[in-house]
Parts: sequence; C-alpha cells; structure tokens
Amino acid sequence: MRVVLADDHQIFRHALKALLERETDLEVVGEARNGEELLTAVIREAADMVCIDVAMPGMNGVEATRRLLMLKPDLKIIGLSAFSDRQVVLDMLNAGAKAYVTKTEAGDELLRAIRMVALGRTYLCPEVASTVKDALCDQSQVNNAGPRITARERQILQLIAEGHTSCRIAERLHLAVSTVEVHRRNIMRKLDLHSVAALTKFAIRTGLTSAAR
Amino acid sequence: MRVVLADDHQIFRHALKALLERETDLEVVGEARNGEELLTAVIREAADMVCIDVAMPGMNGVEATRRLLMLKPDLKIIGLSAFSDRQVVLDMLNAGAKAYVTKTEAGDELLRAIRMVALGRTYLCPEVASTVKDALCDQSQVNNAGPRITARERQILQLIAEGHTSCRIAERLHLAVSTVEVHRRNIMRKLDLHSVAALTKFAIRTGLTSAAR
DNA sequence: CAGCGCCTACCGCTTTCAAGGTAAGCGCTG
DNA sequence: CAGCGCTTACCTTGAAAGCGGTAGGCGCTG
Repeated sequence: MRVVLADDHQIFRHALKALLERETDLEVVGEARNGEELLTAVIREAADMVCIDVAMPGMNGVEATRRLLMLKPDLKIIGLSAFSDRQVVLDMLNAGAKAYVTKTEAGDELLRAIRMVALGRTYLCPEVASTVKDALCDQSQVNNAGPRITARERQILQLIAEGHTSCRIAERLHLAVSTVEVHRRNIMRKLDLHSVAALTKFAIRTGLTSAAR
Repeated sequence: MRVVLADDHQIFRHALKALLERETDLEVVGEARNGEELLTAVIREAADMVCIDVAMPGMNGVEATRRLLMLKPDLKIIGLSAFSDRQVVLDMLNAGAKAYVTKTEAGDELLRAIRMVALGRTYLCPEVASTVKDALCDQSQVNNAGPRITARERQILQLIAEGHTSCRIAERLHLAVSTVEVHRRNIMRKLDLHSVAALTKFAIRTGLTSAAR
C-alpha cells in the first residue's frame, strides 16, 4: 500500500508516518499540507491510498476528495479529523471517502480503517458510526444531510469567522448590507447556530478558517 | 529518557510515540489527554520529561507546567502547540518550560528540542524564536509580556467564546450586565482583538474552549 | 413552461455590542 | 497609609446584530 498523508501539521504527518511504517505492508510515499499539494503528490507517487485531514487550509477535504476521485477513481480515501460533524462526515462519504476516523481515537483505529479500506470495505470509527446511524434511519438524510450551505453562504461565513462585520463584508463583496444580513440569517438557520462564536468554531471545524491569528 | 506525552488527540499521542521510540534512548512511559491525567502520569511513571500541548481542555498547559514543577522541580518540560502566540510562549517559558515547538515544524525539530533539553539547554523552534526575540528586545516585556488577562476576564472570555451574550454571562455569574460589558471591553483592549470571532479563536488557541460543538 | 432554489435587495423592529467616561469598594503591597 | 490593580456598577451614543416579512431576477430542471 502506497499511502499519502494530508494534514497541515508537519509534525503530525511525520509522527503518523512513523506509526504507519511500523506495518511492513504500508509505505508513506508522500505528504501534503493542503489540497493542492495532495493532488500533485497522489499523481506523482502513484498512491493507492490517502489519509486526509478534513479541516485543511485552502482546498477543503471534501473538495479534495471529489477532485482526487475524478483523477483516480480507484483511490482509497480515508477522512481523518479532530471533529465529527454529521454534515461533514456525510459530505465526505458522499464525495467518495471509504472511511472516517476522528483524532480522539487510538492509532489502532486508523490502522483498522486502513485494513478494511484496503479490502474494499468501508469503515467508520465508533463515535462517527453512531453519528451517522441517526442519519441512516432517516432515509431522507442519506443523500441530503439536512440543509446544505451554498457557496455564497460559505464565502460569507468565512468572512464572519475572520471577524468582519456585515458592513465590511458587504463592501468587500460589493453587496448591500441587507443582503449580507440575509445570508447571515440563512446560515444561522441552516446550521442551527446562533452566535458568532459558534459560527467561528464551525468554520474552523470545516477548514473555512484557521484558529491562528 | 522517560517521556510522558500530553495532548487531547489520542491518535497524535500514539503517532508521536511511534516517532520518538525510533530513537533508542527515548521511552514514552505515559500518556495524558489533559492536565489532571498528566500530573498523575508523571508521578506514577517517574518521568524525566514531558511534551505538553498548550491548548488542552480542562487544565491549561501553562497551569500544568507550574504544578508539575512544584511537584518535581527537575522535570524537563517541552511546550508543543499548533500556535505560537507571543503571550502564550512567554507564559510557558516563565512557568518553567525549557522548549517550545509548533506543530507546523518537522518531527526532527521536536527531536532536536528533546536533545537540547536533555542536555540542560533551552530550545525554541525558529518561528517561535523570532516571535520571542522581539519581546527580548523590549526589556520591559521579558517578565511582563504585555497586558495580562485576569482570572475573571479569562472566565468571561471563555463564556463569550462559548457563544453567550453579555446578558446571559451576567446572569450566570450573578453580575450586572454593565460589569460584564466592562470586562469584555478590557479583554478586547488588552488582547487588541475587536470581534467575537477573534476572541473565540484566541480562546481556542489558549485552550480556554474547544472548536468542537 | 412552471416550479424550485439561490442570490439579490429593502423595510421595520428589538436587542446586543463597542467604546467612551466616571467612580466606589476591596485587597495587596511598598 | 497611600497607591495600585481588580472588580464591581452606571451612564451615553452610535453601530451592529438578530429576527420577521416581502419580492424581483436568474438558472436549472421536471
């Protein structure tokens, strides 16, 4: 198995490489700190499998998954994240990821996911599985995990999470303030989040912005 | 060297353990996901060294460092974090940490820090060193890294970052709304942050709150 | 074509926030 | 004791946010 790791923390990539290469049949052949680097690394190294941190700066883990599978449909993709938002997990799975593991799990859990995916199966770590199970009961949510946010709303959410006021966002996007306020309202309603703090955390979880200054 | 690792991501701890144990003279003898577990692990395992993620839930990395050195003054402590806020780095160093490495650095950088600290020296990774250098030029900032936030202000910052309004914070803490507003203003002035989004990110960086829901 | 979702925009209303000043009580310390 | 920092509290003012409804234009799709 030729594996590529994608995460914005180099020390995590190096450590994970050390962990995976204790297995004789796994070889970490590339690393990437964002979606763009990931695309080139996967092609250059002819990788069989990738582990993607969903919350990377720049290109999203979900977007990266879609593009990777367009380039290389047989690529095995494992989502790896500190968080397990139902929406994000379902988006990753719908985009074509074969497994999803949270960073609060043991290292063995990731190895288990790799083994299962290598055999052509799907794997969700326990915490994620219970999250997804609820969605599976509602058939309506399998391919439509609640209200999805539009590209425009994502753009505005990003600017909110960067600390801009509706007024400044309107200036930057050449919109009326009222329009920005409507988007803000729709975002809050769709996500069921009702404070700037909660929106900011959501944006961090989904990689729209970083907690860094 | 008997090392204990403290980080809230188990998979990171396991991976880091794999990385460190490729070195024959290092042994990871314990793990902790928060400050409380860390204190007991260090004593139980008679550790020589710890790597602490500054942004842990519950007990802060800075607070954990202070308490560890009270229990075991010869313990070698290395700060490890995704971020490098000047304030946080200086607090860690003043609390007695011997090194500070950011997670965006290579794994070798952490090994270098461990080697240096083992020899009784101090180590800062390049990014952090340049941050601290500025403070060292201002002699006034060596032991007084700008305006520090009080315990009360930290408490209120935490509640702000959890999405509460000044009104609800006042209710919860049995204060007048006006008082909470003054604290909020003082926090914003001291940190030079002027939006709830920026405050929320700061709270995440310093472990006051988590990006999780 | 008709319907739907999205983006755009405006009106009105209430609450909250941001920033400024002022000041009293309390505890610690030089 | 006097000063200092922290906490508490109130005042004002303008800006921003939060929530409601309404509605036109646009593109896609059944």
